[in-house]
Amino acid sequence: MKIIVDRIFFICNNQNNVNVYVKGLTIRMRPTINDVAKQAGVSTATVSRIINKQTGYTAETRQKVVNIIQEIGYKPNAIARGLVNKRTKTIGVLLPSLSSRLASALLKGIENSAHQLDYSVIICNTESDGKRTIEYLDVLSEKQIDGIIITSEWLKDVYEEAIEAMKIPVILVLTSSSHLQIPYIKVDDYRASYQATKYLIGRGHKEIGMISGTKKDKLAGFPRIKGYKQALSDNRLTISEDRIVYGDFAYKSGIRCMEELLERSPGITALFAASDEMAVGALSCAYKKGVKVPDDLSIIGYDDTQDAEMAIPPLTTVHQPIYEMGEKAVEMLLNTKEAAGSVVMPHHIVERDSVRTME
Amino acid sequence: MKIIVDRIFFICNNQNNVNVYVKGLTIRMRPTINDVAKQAGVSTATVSRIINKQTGYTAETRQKVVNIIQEIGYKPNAIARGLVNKRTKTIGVLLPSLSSRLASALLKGIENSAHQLDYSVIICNTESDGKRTIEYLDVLSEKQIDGIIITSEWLKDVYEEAIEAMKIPVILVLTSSSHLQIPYIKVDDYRASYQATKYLIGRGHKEIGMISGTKKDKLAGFPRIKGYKQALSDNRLTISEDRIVYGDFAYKSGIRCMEELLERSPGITALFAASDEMAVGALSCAYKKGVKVPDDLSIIGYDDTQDAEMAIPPLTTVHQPIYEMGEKAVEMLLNTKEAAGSVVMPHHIVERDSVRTME
DNA sequence: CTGAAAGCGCTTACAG
DNA sequence: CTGAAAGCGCTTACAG
Repeated sequence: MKIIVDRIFFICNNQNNVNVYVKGLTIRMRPTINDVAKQAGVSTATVSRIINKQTGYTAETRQKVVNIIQEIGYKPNAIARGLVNKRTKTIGVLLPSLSSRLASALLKGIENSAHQLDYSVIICNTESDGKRTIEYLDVLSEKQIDGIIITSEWLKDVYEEAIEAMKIPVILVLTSSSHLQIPYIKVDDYRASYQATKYLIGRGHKEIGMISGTKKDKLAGFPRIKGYKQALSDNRLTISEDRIVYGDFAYKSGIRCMEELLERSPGITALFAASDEMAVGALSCAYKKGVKVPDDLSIIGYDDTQDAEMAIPPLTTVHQPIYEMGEKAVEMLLNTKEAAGSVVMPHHIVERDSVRTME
Repeated sequence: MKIIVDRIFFICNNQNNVNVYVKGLTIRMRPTINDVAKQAGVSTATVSRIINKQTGYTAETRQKVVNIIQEIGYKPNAIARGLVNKRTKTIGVLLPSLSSRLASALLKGIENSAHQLDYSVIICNTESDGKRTIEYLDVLSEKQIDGIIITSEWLKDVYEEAIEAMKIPVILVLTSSSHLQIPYIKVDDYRASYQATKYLIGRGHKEIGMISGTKKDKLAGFPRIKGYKQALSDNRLTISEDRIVYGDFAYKSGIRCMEELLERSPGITALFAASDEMAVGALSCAYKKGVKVPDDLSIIGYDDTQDAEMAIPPLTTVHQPIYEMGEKAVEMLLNTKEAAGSVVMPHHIVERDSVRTME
């Protein structure tokens, strides 16, 4: 092949490989550390030291090298670097969904913290699918990432095996592990929902329903139901399975649950929803059926995502510090000084306009 | 097991998957292609061929090697592979925000499509910050990613320079470039907002306000204002700057804009908001002030994110195929067969309950 | 202060 | 069908 060009910037051979730099042509290969070294008349070792801000060179050589780097627009190849350093400055995040505001807030916290620490984050949307999750775990492992954050989802045994096999630091957020001692970050779901229910009781409500998440969910599901029931029984109020209805934390299931609840237990005056999204679904359903919130029915949510703020009426809810949990997860994951312990974050109730006080 | 060693370096080939290299402390290293080759009694070249499903080995050697791989739990190192292949099977996505449902939907489409094509995606939350954007561009470049998707944000000149310098395929989503010929995917913002306004006019509205995005925004801002004005003038309706108010596409600005509008132009009967989030902000404000939607005021949004569906009342809005745009962006980015051209996706109006017909 | 050389874990002509 | 060897672009003892 013959190419005729009008202006050649410079040509340099590294090993048996020729880089030609021409203006207006796309055959430009990226300059390597070799190119820099050759142009500067030093060894790659010296260039490397300078790039990595180590010691062992005069101010003069430094200047010379820095100039060349500027001139030819050299950027270190992180892949080559990663191969020798065995660190990729990249972490992976597993999320069961990308659609919820919960996921967004978490991701935002994670991404922000990672960026500050000079790490990149790879997202993996598992859709709660087992096969897909394992695929992601494999890919992340092969890509030699420095750590994994797994969020919101209960760890199946196969996941735990895979995690153990890959020997990579893992932090759990909004979930925890049964067999493995993996550090987690979450709130006390049992206490939080106990308090949410108690809040309703404190406002004079005696007939309280619940829109729960998945019943089998060992974290966001079961403990929240337990807290709700305990609060009821501690206050000698009726616990009825008829008043508990099961969704999947998402908006649409909130609508469906509300319909069911309105039909099965029309007597309730208040409602605890295990996620803001489901609470908003309940709100939509109530709006459609002409049930006024909070006049006819009080609703308290869970999470305090932006959904709660944006709801009409604005939703009283249990605040989880989601963004902060994301940030903290990264810090814990990347802190090599000390072994990470688990942390239970504080929660509190945010009062807005969806709960009324009964006379 | 107890090992006490100082600086001895020994290798123990467990029959299970682990080589134990000890040097003062215990580090478990992953098996490499070398370990596989040695155990199987073949060369690394052969193992490589087998892993990559090339030709050049007997069924017998294949079986032998595959067995060893299973046995010691070998997984190829994608970093080493990337170094020689010059492909990392990773793409980067730049988003100005991670908080909106628009961003979530886009990201979901991108991630899903990428996963299907066996690519990973690194997320970069620029927060519309120039310095931060350049940092991300640098990192992505150094990490040798195979392509970049830039979303929602107008490209500053410095970005374009950086992009051009890195010689990496780029696709734009919901935005486009002024100087460079970078392929983009978007809807026709001018026509879409023309139609949204015309929809309102068709419902009998004559006094129509607008909550716009950033005025200077050359894409989601200016063209949408232009479409709104053109529809008005084509129907001989009053255009008044008093009826246009400027937000930033986010919820809170929607509230603020609505307050302003209600004060400045109380006469309007309908409102076009340049994003669903701002429309929901307007809804919240209206709710607070006792303005009934759609009875007192009709509202049409833009985007058709889940916000529109979840709103009370459900929001009539302009549908952008956001998820699909994300998917398509990845396909275009990774399609090496043909040079990607830009594509303008179809939009349409989704009728819900926030617009009433005037008698 | 500086450079030659080995090595990170792969792939790929090339030769047999 | 198979392996020796070079090389991808770096970093890091080691020696001077």
